[in-house]
Formats: sequence, C-alpha cells, structure tokens
Amino acid sequence: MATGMTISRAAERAGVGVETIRFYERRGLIEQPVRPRTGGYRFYDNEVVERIRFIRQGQELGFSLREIAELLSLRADPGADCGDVRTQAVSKREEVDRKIAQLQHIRAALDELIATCPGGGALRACTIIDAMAGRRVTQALRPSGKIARQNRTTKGRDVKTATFKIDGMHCDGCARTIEALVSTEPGVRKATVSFKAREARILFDPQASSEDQLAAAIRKAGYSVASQSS
Amino acid sequence: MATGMTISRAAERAGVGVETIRFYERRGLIEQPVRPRTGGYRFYDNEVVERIRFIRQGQELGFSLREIAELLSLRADPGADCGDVRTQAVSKREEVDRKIAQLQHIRAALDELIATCPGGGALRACTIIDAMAGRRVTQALRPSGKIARQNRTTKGRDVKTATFKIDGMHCDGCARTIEALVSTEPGVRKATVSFKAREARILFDPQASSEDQLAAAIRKAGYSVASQSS
DNA sequence: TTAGACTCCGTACTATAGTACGGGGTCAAT
DNA sequence: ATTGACCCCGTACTATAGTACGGAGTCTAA
Repeated sequence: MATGMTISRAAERAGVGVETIRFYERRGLIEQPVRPRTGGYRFYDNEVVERIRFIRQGQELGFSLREIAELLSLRADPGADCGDVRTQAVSKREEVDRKIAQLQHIRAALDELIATCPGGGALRACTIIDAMAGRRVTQALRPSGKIARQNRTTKGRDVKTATFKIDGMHCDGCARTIEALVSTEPGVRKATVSFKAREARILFDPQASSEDQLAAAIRKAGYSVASQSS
Repeated sequence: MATGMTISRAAERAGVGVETIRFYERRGLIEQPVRPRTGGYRFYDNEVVERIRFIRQGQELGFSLREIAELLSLRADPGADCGDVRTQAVSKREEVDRKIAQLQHIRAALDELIATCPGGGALRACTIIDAMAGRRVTQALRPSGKIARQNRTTKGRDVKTATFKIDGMHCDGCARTIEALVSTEPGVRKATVSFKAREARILFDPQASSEDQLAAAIRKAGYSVASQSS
C-alpha cells in the first residue's frame, strides 16, 4: 500500500479539512509528520489517517479533544509505568461503559416511543422524557386496571362522568396517550378516549379532581378541549 | 413531592448554573416556565429538572443542542404526523445504535490494552489505535458451509436468507456495526450478526440486492466474508 | 524554467455552548 | 418598612473546536 501522502490526500481520506489536520498537529493530537527538509511538505501515512478518524469518532461520542488525547496517549510501552496506564485505561473503560448504558437507556426510550406512536401502543410515553422516566419509575399504573381501582373503599365515593370534545388527535395512539395521561390524574377511575368520536369520557371522583383540572391536563399534552359537559 | 422551585433550586437539582437554564429557555429547549405575573420569578417543577438532565446527558453522548431539541420534540401527539415522528424516531434510534457500536468497539480496544499492559508478554497492541486496528484487519479466509434458502411469503414477495461466515470480528460491537451497515443496503429486511457464531444472517429481497453485494458491503467495512451463499 | 497546483505559516474569523456582569426588580423575614 | 438574598434582562465575555485568508514557498509536469 502506498504509504505516504500529502496533507490534502490525508485530509480527504480521514474526512476532514486540511486546516483541521494542522490544528490537531498544533494541539499535539497527532505527531509532527515527516518532512523532507525544513519548510518542505508534510508527508502522512495511513496510521495518521486512522488516528484522525479515531479523533472524529471520539468527538461524535462526546469526548473532548483533551479526553481523546488522553485515550491516545495510553500506551502499553515497556518503560511507561504500566500500573498507571492500566489505572487510566480502566477508568476510561468505566466512562465508556457509562456512556453505553446511557445510550441503551435512550435507545429503549426511543423504542417505547416508536411503539406508542402509530396507534395501538397503550403506553403513556408521549416524549422521550416520559419514556425515560417511565422506565426509571417502575410501572406503577399499568393499564391493567385492577390495582388502580383498589383503594376506593375509604370514603363514600361520589363518581362523576365528564365528557370532553377533543381536537388535535391524529391517530388512535393519541387517544391511548390521553387515556394514559388522564389516568394519572388524582381521582380518575376510568378514562375512555375515542379517536373516531373525538371524545373523552372520564369517570372521576369530584372530591379529588374537577373537570377543569382534567381539561387542563389534556391541554397540557398539546390537545385542545373544545367543549366540556358533565 | 414539592413541585415548584425557583431557578436556582432547579439549577442545583439539575446540576447546572442558573444562567444555563435561561440559556436553554432562550434556545427553546425548555418551555417558558410559569410565572405569577410578568416580571415575576420563574417557577419550575421536576419535569423541567428531568428535561435539563436529559439535555446534559445528551451532550455527554455527543449530541448537539440542536439534535437534543429534535429528540425532545419527538412526541406522540398532534401537530405532527405520527408517521413522520415514527420515522424520525427510527432514524434517531439508528444513530444511537451506531454510537453504541462504536463505544463497544472502543471498550473492547481498552480491554485489549488493559490485558496487554501489565504482563511482559508480546505487546502487539501498544495503543488504542493499534488495538482498534487489530480488530479490523484480521484476514483468515477459510471457506465453510454455505447455507441459503429461498422463501416465498404469502404475498409472493421473494425473500431470501443469506448466511455468511465472517472473520475479523473482535467484539460484539463489530457485530452491531455490521448489522447497522447491512441494514442500509437496499432490499434488506433484517440483519442479525452473531459475534459468538461469527455469522451473519440476512433476510433480503433478491430482486433488490444479491449475496455478492451484501458480502461486498461487509468487506468494505474491513471484515472478511469467509463464505457466501448464492 | 515556468505555470499552476498545492503547501507553508501565522493570524483572524466563526459557531456552539455556555458564563459573567450590572443595574434594577421581587420576596420574605425582621 | 427595610434589608438582604434572590431573580430579571440584556449584553458582553470566554472556551472549545475548528475555518478562512493571504502572501510566500514548494513541487511537478510540460
């Protein structure tokens, strides 16, 4: 393989600009390249291209140039203090593991979002934040319904039914989303939302909540409540 | 749970500065907080704290504020076409997968470095670059059994399963990388790569692609395909 | 040997993501 | 009512990571 290329060729191969290579050189991220004489052109080999690619990759993964420099300077030389290098490498590995775990978290949240969106998914994950929180706080109120309605025998219970006309739903998934979200409001016994009828029917305890509160909860999610009747 | 705190409390909880919150607000990353009157103090709830934490996390993982805003705006609700949100979420998930694969790659390289270091053994992997390169270049072409079967689904669409033996993978990250890359090829329905079995199983439409094309895609990434079905 | 492409170097400029400042307003406790 | 801590807003400054510029030097092929 032709080892030896000008700066522009190396830049092209690594997918960066010429100036970027010079910049990395100044920052000490890549060593001073070979040069025929002082003032002559720099010459690069594939190793440097590899190194630059690694730098870019590291940046995409959220490492700063300083951190990348640290990674690059980890070398298993005889002569360098192995224990020290090892310690550093282990701590870097921990950081990498942390990042992987966080990404897996986000990935799972996206999965949930994808499952929720096109209608059919019954989970109440409207945004990634919800989806991420949902998987931290264990599913306390799954739409299984039984547990949610368990502790109602304490007081003499009034039960009221509110019917809202809702605009802004785009699919059955939206209806499911609203159901889930309304169900988290205090005092709500049952929520049935129909996408087709553009209507929400909510069974709730008027001592724990009110039509206004429920409507506000629905509006907060970005839907508009056109009319409310009890 | 105390819902309602001043900006400094929210900043403290989220682990950022007060100015940062105002900055995110200006950038539209967090919504305008509730305020008693115009000119009054902002009031935040835990949701916002959660959101800010998510932003910071995203940054540590190499997402820009713009990208994070995109992630945050993915919501299964009105205003946006559900199909579109889904598409975006899927593409974000792909990006997350790519990052995870790269990190697993780096992780494996660090492992190698750690393993190499303290022993006085042969030090072939001196730096991470070496360790990373080492897991791409391996070249051991040895033909083994080729398995391919043609399937006809109920719709009459041709679906073929190709199984490749792959050499050169050094960790699970490599397997994820190949999966991701093969999935971008036209006509590919599903790609499953096992690091342990050194095997790729690809479900594809033979009218849109071919075994040769798929194998070429894998080779292009630096792995070697030991056997390929026809 | 000369034109044209490429490279050298230092310096200046840009984008992103905050951080700091300062003159004033708000709030809760004394 | 006053004080002191906190907050408001706009603007200015900083760090990181490049990018661009421009005049001069280098290479190479005709």
